[in-house]
Amino acid sequence: MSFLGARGPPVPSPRVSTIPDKPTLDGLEAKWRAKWSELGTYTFDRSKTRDEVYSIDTPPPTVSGTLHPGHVCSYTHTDAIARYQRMKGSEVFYPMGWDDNGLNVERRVQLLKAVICDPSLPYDPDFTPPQPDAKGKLPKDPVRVSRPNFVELCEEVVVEMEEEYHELWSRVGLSVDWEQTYTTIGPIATRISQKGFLRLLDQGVAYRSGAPTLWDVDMKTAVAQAELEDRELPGAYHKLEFTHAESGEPIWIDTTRPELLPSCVALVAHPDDERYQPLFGQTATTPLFGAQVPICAHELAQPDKGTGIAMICTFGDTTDVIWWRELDLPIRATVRHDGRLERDIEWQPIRAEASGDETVWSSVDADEANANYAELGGKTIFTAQKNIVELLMAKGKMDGEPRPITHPVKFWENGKKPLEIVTSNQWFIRYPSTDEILERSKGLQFHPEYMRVRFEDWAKGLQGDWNITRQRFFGVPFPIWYPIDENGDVDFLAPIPATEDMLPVDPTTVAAPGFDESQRNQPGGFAADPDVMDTWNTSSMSPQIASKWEEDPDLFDRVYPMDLRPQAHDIIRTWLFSTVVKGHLLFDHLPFEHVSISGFVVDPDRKKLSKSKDNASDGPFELLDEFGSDAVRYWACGGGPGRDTTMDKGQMKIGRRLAIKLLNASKFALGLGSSDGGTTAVTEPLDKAMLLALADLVDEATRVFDDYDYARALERTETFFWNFTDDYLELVKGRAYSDGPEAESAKAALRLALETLLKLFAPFLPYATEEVWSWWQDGSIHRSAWPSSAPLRDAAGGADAGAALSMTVAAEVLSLLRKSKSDAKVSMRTEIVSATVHDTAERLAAFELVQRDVLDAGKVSAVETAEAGELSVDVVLAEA
RNA sequence: GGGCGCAUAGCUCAGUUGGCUAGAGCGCUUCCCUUACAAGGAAGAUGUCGGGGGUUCGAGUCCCUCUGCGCCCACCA
Repeated sequence: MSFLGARGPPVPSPRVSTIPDKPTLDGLEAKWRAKWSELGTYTFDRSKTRDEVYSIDTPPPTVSGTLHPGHVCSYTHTDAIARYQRMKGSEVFYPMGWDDNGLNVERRVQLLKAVICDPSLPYDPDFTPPQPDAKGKLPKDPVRVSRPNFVELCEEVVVEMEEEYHELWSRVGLSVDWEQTYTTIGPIATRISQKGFLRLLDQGVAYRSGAPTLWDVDMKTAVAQAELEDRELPGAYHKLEFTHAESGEPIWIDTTRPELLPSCVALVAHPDDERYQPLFGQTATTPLFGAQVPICAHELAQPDKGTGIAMICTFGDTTDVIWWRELDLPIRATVRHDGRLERDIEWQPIRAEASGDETVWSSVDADEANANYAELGGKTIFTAQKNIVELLMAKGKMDGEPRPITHPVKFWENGKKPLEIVTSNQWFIRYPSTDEILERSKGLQFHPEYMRVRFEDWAKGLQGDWNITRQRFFGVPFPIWYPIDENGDVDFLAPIPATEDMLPVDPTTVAAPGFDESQRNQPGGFAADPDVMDTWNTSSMSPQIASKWEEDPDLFDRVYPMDLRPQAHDIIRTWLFSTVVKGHLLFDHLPFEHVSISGFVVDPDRKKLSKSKDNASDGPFELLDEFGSDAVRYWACGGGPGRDTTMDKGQMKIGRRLAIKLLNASKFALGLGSSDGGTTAVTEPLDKAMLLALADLVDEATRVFDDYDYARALERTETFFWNFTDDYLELVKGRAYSDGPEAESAKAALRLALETLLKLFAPFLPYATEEVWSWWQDGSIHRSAWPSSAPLRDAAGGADAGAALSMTVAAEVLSLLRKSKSDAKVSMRTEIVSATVHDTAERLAAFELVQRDVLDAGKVSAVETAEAGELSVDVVLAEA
């Protein structure tokens, strides 16, 4: 059965008897969830071809931490779009992924299972994690387990979490095809991720290199540029006395990192800085260590910071890396991967014939340098700073006390300690040029469009290539081994890649091609790459993973490239960017055409809702319990594309009211009984006017939905609906209860309007609309055709501007009649013995068309009209 | 420091290419059991459209500027 073509007029089925006496939202969720699942309402139909399919690159949520209302909000936006596209006739491919790859899960497992990964251990098939004691406490010291054991535990924990997420979203009514799920650590994702890596390696785009690397000394892993964040931290300027080698005059340097003084390789000032221009090209001697360092000029030096001349250390910050590279400086690395200072540094006297390390670690007074360095070697950065300040003070090389400041310090967004920059071997992906990326991204439609700027800004600000190596345990391993020479030294720059038929592969459990397991870690043998990939290196292939690239070519051809990438704005620089880059590098195309950006859920103070601040009553399940899914969805869909959504139970209350109103209004419209199979003509002006207005609504809702503005579609539909119930329904009630063609006109119009409104609401209120639909229609409303305005305009027949005006006048006169009763503090049922309507001739003519309906609704026995400049109504109320 | 966004009733928000007296709901006040709906209905009150300047016959809307808030980015001296 095809949903692509236009449908004929609705055929009311004779099932009116199933309308409940007291419609209620209670029980609808359980009922329809089961039904949808049983009937496969949202199951992807694989017979459809690419041009008939609308495919969605669903964000795989990180399955860790606590569920909060934000998890409901943005996924509901996408669901509204999915439901709209489905009704528009597309077969929607709407999968769900679980991001169980990465540090968050790793940490959670360490916490829940009291284990820690030690990749050097062999796999233990009989391992069981420590059990809680009588008090329910896990042992304080974690048990060390092998990587395969650790991964097994991760997968266990992840399955539990996935169940909770599935429960939440299924209840929220996401029209996901739950048969189409994937995980980012599963075999398919691992194979695709590794395969992508091998292809890039083959192209020379992925490469291994020793380079200065942003490093989290706490977690002991490399970190990519995209995962940085700045945090304001207290620090202090220390004013150090360097010596101008040529003159012996002091040169004062302000630094916040005095402990890096032994790593100092140069001084730098701005080329235009007249204070230091005479010194450029000359030499300075570092205090305490007597290193001879050049005095250089560079544009990035800021004359107004500190004394205007800075010391360059390898490496104190990312600017140091730029200076080091551009000024061609040597490396004096002192910070180790564990955040302590190197222990085995031996300063040498300066000798003309010196080479290698001796040149790097040379000093005008090697004995003093070594004595001073002895206070620092092996110490943490914190302690080293304390010690060196004491040394500097004792030797009179520091001017005054440290001057406290607050300054931004780079952190890994998941980290606890400031990042250091260390040199190590890492895997990189060479970025395309910025121009190439920008050109490629032009084909991407952003919703809202202004979010494109964030993507472009990031592309323009790229520094260096993408480091995809993480020194972690739980993740996609590199399909790589390294040869070990006869001396037992591993050559980390001569990788042995896996062949594609080996994938997915964990090199710590599988021998390298051409070797056998007995040669692992042996001289002349091989060693496994110990690291795992950056989680984004796998997530960046989510379109290919969900579409099962080279796993299920038939499916792939039907759904890829995808139509929509929905995601939040905070991961434009990571997920969106890396996905676009991967698509460009591996496939030479965009992996999706549209990207819809959602905001965050914020509290009324506009602060991002954080998990820690959540109190129990604001958890998503509690909200669903209290208000129901349709109500929570209503609230969520009030937040337009790209905008933050304010956490507001008031809106949920309104959403609930709307859903209930929909049930009751439907009960009324359908309870009038069926006219003769929908063939009755709509004849009355008021009915025609209503249908015309509805046709306009359909056109607008369709237009804004096509532009991904679900929020506006909902708002317009809702506004129409409340006017529909407050005015139109009240106006036609009397006529509809009567007999004759006028009554049949009302009934026909009501049914047509009801069918249309239900469909317009269906993407937002899937439960209530489906319930009402089942009272009188076959099949699921969510597989029915999105309304079009043409049949409504046809049904409205020759309705014109005058008819449209009649609707307005009717509503206004009715309002005044009600007001007269309200002012008199009498019941709305009170009869109006006579009424005189004053208005302009044109409006009175319009009133004439609908007069009967207005009189019925207002319980007016007799009416007169009189021309006047504006509308007013005089009434005589019946005695109480 | 740069970029983007936001600022309309006590609250949450509409207000499309400038165009009648700026709207809705919540909350508030008053009234009403009325045969779709009391988890309801009707009526009412509520605004220097963040401040200032400009363009225009006309500005919530366009331009400039300032302020506040949020997010993103940026070179830790």
